[in-house]
Amino acid sequence: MEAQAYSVFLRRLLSRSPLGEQERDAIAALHATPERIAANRDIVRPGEHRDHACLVVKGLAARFDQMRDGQRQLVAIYVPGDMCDLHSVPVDFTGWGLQTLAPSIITRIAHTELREAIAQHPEIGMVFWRDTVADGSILAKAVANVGRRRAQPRLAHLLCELGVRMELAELGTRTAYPLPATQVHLADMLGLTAVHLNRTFRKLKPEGVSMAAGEVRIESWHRLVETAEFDPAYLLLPIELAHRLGEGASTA
Amino acid sequence: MEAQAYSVFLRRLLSRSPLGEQERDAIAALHATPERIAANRDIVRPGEHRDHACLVVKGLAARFDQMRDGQRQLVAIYVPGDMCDLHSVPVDFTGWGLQTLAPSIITRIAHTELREAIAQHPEIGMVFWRDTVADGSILAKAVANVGRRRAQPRLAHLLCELGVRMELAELGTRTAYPLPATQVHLADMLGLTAVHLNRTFRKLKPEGVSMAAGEVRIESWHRLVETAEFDPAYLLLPIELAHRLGEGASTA
DNA sequence: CGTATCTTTGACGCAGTTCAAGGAAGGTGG
DNA sequence: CCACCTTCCTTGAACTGCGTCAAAGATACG
Repeated sequence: MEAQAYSVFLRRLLSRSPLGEQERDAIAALHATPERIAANRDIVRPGEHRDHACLVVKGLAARFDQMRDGQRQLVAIYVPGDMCDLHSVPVDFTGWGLQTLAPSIITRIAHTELREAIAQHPEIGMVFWRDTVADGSILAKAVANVGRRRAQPRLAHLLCELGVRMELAELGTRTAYPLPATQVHLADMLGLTAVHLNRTFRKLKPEGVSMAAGEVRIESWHRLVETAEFDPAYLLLPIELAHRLGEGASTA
Repeated sequence: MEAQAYSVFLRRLLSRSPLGEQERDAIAALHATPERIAANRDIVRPGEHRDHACLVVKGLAARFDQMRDGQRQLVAIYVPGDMCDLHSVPVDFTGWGLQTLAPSIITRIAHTELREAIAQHPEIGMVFWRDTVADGSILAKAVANVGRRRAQPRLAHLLCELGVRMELAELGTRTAYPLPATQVHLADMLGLTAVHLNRTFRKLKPEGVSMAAGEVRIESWHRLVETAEFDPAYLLLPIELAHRLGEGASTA
């Protein structure tokens, strides 16, 4: 695995699990095939049979479900360091699709190699399982967010989550981070129409929230956390980390 | 583990993974503490530290997320045979809560024992991981269902899913199965109000769908599948099984 | 047999959708 | 470097699905 891919992936894993020398080496030794992919391309089509997993190295990807009329719901978003279909290791046929949102670099790793690494180092199996659980926890929160929050807090919650995740990925701070997605993408994540998302954004502007040129800027983290009822517990980060994140951001 | 718990749990696992003699024996040897719990009791409170997992033997349970005003969103529903917080094995602090919907029998199994079983039989680890992936896939579908479907198809989709899962659990057929939940519970699952859920139910009645005395009855499976745009692929069942389920039910 | 819980119905209001069109921004080729 | 074109953003006006409030029936349970 080349340096950049290894670095972002390891950072993601370490945010939830300690890892020994041997395990790190085993992960570094995985063969990866990086690929440059344009925005809005399908990486995995629903129903496909998979023999490798995908790691987002750069850019942005999403897992989606498609209605018969072509309408898409983006059910999960993946930032650099996320292995966006680690799921496919234990279940090699998919019920979901994956697409890029922005021009991205995606790296493929064969299931055979991943399974081999798990067989050699059982702890890696546990780390991957834990990663899947974190993914599920974020999905569960998304159900609640879409099911029980109005547009404004719903968008606020998404922006809070992405802030924390981007900060963990060291791509920015939670109050100023890159988000190379369109408003249509955000609407498809939140179960809203693009028109209404746009209006919702405008209502958040007085609160000091803006998105321009693919960059989110949040003036008052506390205010946004408040309107979102955001509690990072569901990200399943170890307590020290969660605590650090729970505190006010640079600009409180 | 006593016979009933073993039988329902094994059925669930086998629906997605083959299991050898040894692995079955290891699962049978787990120590379980069954407990009778009334309806609408919290089994796990959000944020709790866990040292054992819960298996639904009888009744109905749900994973929920709670808003600050007390409103709940039920993000996942668990039928007999489901290990409703297998997640807690790799991540022993919770971001979620669990509650019963109906009077239930819940069995507790210590994490130490589960981890031991995995260490002895790596295949069990893979089976559990696979189970977690299936759970996540159902969550992903729930996001799409709540985010992108109107009340009527949304309810239809839930009823289809529960039909298939109840049939797998051998508690009924997909067109006639027990559902010991109130309309308020269903509304909390679907991100609707109880009032609107009730009206939606009435609109489905002409299509031959009814719920009375805790029993769902579906006259035309095909019609319901059609209005729900239901495709069972996301349940991640092996192809033979999925195929059998894909066909028309007893009453087509 | 009485009380608590659950279901059903009506009237009204609003958040979010739909349809439609104008404006900004960014990329490409001449 | 400008003209053009595509994609994305923004705004307005009218419509509607679902929420809210309120109250009356039904059902189950002790």
